Amino acid sequence: MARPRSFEKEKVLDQVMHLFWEKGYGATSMMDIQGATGLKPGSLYECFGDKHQLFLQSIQHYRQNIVQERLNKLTRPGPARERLEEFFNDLIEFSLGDGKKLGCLMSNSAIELAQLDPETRSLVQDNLIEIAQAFCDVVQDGKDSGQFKTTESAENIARFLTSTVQGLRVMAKSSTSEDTLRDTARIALQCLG
Amino acid sequence: MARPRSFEKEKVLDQVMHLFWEKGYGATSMMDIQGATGLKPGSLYECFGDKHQLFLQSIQHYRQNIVQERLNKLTRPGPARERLEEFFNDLIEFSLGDGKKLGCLMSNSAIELAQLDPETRSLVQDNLIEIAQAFCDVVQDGKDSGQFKTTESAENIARFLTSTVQGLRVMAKSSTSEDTLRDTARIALQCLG
DNA sequence: ATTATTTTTGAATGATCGTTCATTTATTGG
DNA sequence: CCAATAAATGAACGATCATTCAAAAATAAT
Repeated sequence: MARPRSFEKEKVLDQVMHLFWEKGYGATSMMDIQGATGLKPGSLYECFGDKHQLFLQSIQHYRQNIVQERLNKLTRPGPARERLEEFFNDLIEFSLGDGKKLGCLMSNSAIELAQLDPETRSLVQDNLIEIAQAFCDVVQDGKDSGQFKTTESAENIARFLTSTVQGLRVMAKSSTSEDTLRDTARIALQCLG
Repeated sequence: MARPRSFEKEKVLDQVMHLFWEKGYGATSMMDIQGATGLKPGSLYECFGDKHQLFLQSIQHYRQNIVQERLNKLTRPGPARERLEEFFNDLIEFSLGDGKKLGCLMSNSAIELAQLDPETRSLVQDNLIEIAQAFCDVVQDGKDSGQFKTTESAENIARFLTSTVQGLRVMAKSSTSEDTLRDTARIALQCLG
């Protein structure tokens, strides 16, 4: 019926997500976004709405892609302890490699915007709950199979591990060495018993 | 020899620090700062330099006052375990009370600016090292007195606890309940053995 | 009181911010 | 081939940003 869109929405969202991931919300200008995507303001506003809406869509895109892929390490088959160890190994490897100094877009957003923007806060909270739930499942699995001897509830262990992930990401942002991060993760997992 | 300054530098620095603490670097404008301090731009620039220099002085003020006072909980006399427990109790109490949703200015700055600004990164790193050193001392104390049974080095435990602090602060920013934070801190301290 | 020195003032600057919109371009249905 | 419709364009907007600076005010030394 009319002229079709000349760009892929998901691809653009991915570019914008990486921009927000690198520089945060405030430091990323619409001009930066125009430069990275090659789109003019009119196209961006017509397709995504204003900057704030574009940001919300970007962090949802992050959840559905980046976070989900990471959580798959936890939910796949195998011994519970190995799944947890691999999860943290992957996290550390990414934090110091490809994702050097990026941190996590969700926790970055929590710190920059959670108290100023209820919509961001809500999405960040949902994300933390989802992570804790994934931890909870694998910890319960390990407890059921007798692999973990801890007397703590799976819920408490899961919340502790969720906090550990956030701590590791902040540490990684501040140029902490790989050894330090690995030792930290190893000690955290001792809570499993 | 001439007209004296009509404001106390440290008092102004304290006001500015709280502003950056609340809203972050990017979201705090010089106009906000003028409003909060009652000073005109000329006075601010003459006394502190530009916004970036003012920010660096603010986070140093934070370290020398806020962080130092918190670390005093660790270095004062008493059983090592009690000192650690009180440190985390105070941290959680503050995170949900007076400092509701503020988080830690140092870790907030780490996330917002560490990869963009080498000077901020350096100050944040120094701060983390200082915290880890304080933890290290009290953990070594507990190990020497036979109170802690862990076979891990005091350095490793200290780094783990430093990461735990960062994790708790991110969680607190995202509206995590007091019970969750307390359980998390309790489980973390089990690493002491 | 006068002069020298420093601070305070507040208007003004140019840059950049997010955003809008009339115009042009491209595609589809008839 | 011709409307009809939606997308792409890019100049332009007002607001706000960090910052500057000449003029005015206030103090200290003489």
